[in-house]
Amino acid sequence: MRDVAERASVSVTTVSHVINETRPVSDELRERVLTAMQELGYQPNLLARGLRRGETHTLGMITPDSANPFFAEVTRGVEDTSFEQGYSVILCNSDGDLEKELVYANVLAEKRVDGILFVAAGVSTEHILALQAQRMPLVVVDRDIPDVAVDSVLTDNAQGGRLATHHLIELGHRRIGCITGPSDVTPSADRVTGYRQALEEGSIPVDEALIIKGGFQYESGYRAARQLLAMDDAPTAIFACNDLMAVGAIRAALELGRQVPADLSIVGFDDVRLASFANPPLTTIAQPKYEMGVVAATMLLERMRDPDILPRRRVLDTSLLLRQSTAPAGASAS
Amino acid sequence: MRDVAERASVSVTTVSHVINETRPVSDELRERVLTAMQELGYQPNLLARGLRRGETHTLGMITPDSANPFFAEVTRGVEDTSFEQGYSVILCNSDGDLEKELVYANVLAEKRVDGILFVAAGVSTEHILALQAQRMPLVVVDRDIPDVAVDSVLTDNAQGGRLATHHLIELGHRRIGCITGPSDVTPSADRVTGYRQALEEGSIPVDEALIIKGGFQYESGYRAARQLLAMDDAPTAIFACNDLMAVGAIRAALELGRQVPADLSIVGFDDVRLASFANPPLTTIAQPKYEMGVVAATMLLERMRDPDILPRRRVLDTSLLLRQSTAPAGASAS
DNA sequence: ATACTATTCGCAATCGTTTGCGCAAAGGTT
DNA sequence: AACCTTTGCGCAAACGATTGCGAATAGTAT
Repeated sequence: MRDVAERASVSVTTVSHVINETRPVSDELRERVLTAMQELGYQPNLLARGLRRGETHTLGMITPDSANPFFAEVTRGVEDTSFEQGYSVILCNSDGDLEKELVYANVLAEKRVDGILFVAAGVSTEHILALQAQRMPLVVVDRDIPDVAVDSVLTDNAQGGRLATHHLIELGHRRIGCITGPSDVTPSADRVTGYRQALEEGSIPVDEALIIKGGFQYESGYRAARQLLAMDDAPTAIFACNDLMAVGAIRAALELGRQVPADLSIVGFDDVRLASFANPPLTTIAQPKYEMGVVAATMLLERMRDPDILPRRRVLDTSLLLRQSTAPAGASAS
Repeated sequence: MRDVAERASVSVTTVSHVINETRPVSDELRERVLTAMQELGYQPNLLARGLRRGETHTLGMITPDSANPFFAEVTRGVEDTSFEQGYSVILCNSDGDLEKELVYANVLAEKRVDGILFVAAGVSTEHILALQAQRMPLVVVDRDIPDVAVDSVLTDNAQGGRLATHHLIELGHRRIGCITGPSDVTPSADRVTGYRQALEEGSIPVDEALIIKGGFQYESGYRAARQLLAMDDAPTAIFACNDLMAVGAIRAALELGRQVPADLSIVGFDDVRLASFANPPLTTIAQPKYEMGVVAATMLLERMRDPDILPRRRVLDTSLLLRQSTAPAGASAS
């Protein structure tokens, strides 16, 4: 910058002002500065600017696993809207490890990012409070942290669970199994809550034996389904709390000689790409993943602009995506 | 930091030196400084440090689409090894847009990242040269940029194409179709090259009519397969240049009443997760995606350490993953 | 007592910007 | 002719760290 100033025979002050258009500069000088910048291939040092201005135009995003299709899509939404607004984002993978999550939170704070998007690994209440204590703008994504006043955006998982189960009930199913996710993350628990609600609304008693804990992995869906189908009065339908487990369940059904959907209806959750290519294509609950990222980033930017607004909580709607893994109960008889 | 110094009754110099352990400090002072840091909850300002030291411990990664499962996995590899070495990474999505790519390259340079991992959107030779002109450490990932001396890591796509095709030939197939990707990115072209080589090695004349251009999307695989199967002497096997198109091809075959693999063998490329859950599970060429990220990041860090070593080129092996979408030719007769 | 070597620490410049303050010239008003 | 605005610019102090250099003290050998 000094070089530019010299070559244009002006002060660095003036150079700075033509760059930022922060005070009037005569046409002549502006011209000289501009060409000098061209000729020298000048690139502003955003570190220095950040140091001085106290802002980096950089956001941090902490997720359990950016390679997970769901988070990958959310991240895409975040990155796109950040870019539009002139921000870049530092990506962090916690692997569900609270320790790692904390390390990252610290690094981001020390790198003076302007805000953090946070997909908590677990019950990360302390981390959040610590961040808030530093007045770090923050929005929590896809997690419901109890007893903390913080901006958050999440999908209505309970609604989704209800939607899925209700769909099965409407098809005439009465014995409906449920394969849950790991219980410590809230989205999973809410889906099961929705399942219970729908059952009650349909006046069907919930049978705890029909609720099996899975781990969001293909294998666990497979195992849980085998377990369900081995029961004396096996369910005629299964609600799996994510698509991967649903596909595993399909596999289990096929191996046990059950046709899907004729003998067994299955609905998943998430609508990952895999779902539409499964065989049969999976009926599932769609979450607005990309939009979730967009909303989260937008919210964070607003929070940064105005740190004193009350924390907001946006919950996004899910929707039932009808494909071919569900059919009316008793369809195999027909 | 000034506060810390004051509270410990020492100079900022000393504080700096106990933080960085960059010169001996008496035990007493060190102790005082350490507790002062604790009490004040001091966080070093990495911006200032970066400005002074001329390094940010931040890397940039430019990819066409981080939500694409392939790039997502590579990115994961990058992020993990960066984290291990104390670096964070800024994620950029070019969407295959050269314009956007350039903008990002500039932003990263201005933010003074220590190096860039670059999955080029197309023929981005100029961008690369520009970056090199600024002496920005750089490694090109999954792309073969002709006529440019630059570090790069890529998988042996030609080998993969050969592997796939050779496998089909060994099963007795003679008429083997090929569904290509968009021709402007090198990985795609190389896979087709491998296909041709294998054919030649097997003394099978290549029939240009059997080579159909696709776009790496499900739909394009579907369409290409329909086209191939509608031919008078339709192929008995298809090599699709990625898994998504392969799954589309399976779909097309099924719709036309061809059994897979009995009537038609199909092999894909990439080994995305989807491949193992397809029906039938897809035989495919696996790329070491995660490892690619690891190697790329490692290479970049080495380059940063020593800017004057000769550019290196690491090519990673692919491997044939046998699943159930291929069978001996004429299997349907048996 | 002198001189020399270690050891421990602080001063102040520096990295590349932004920005409050003030000065000078030009133009307008009475 | 004196005064006031406006316009256009530069000086120098920050921002928060690192680091070359030198000063002070203590210890040791002469």
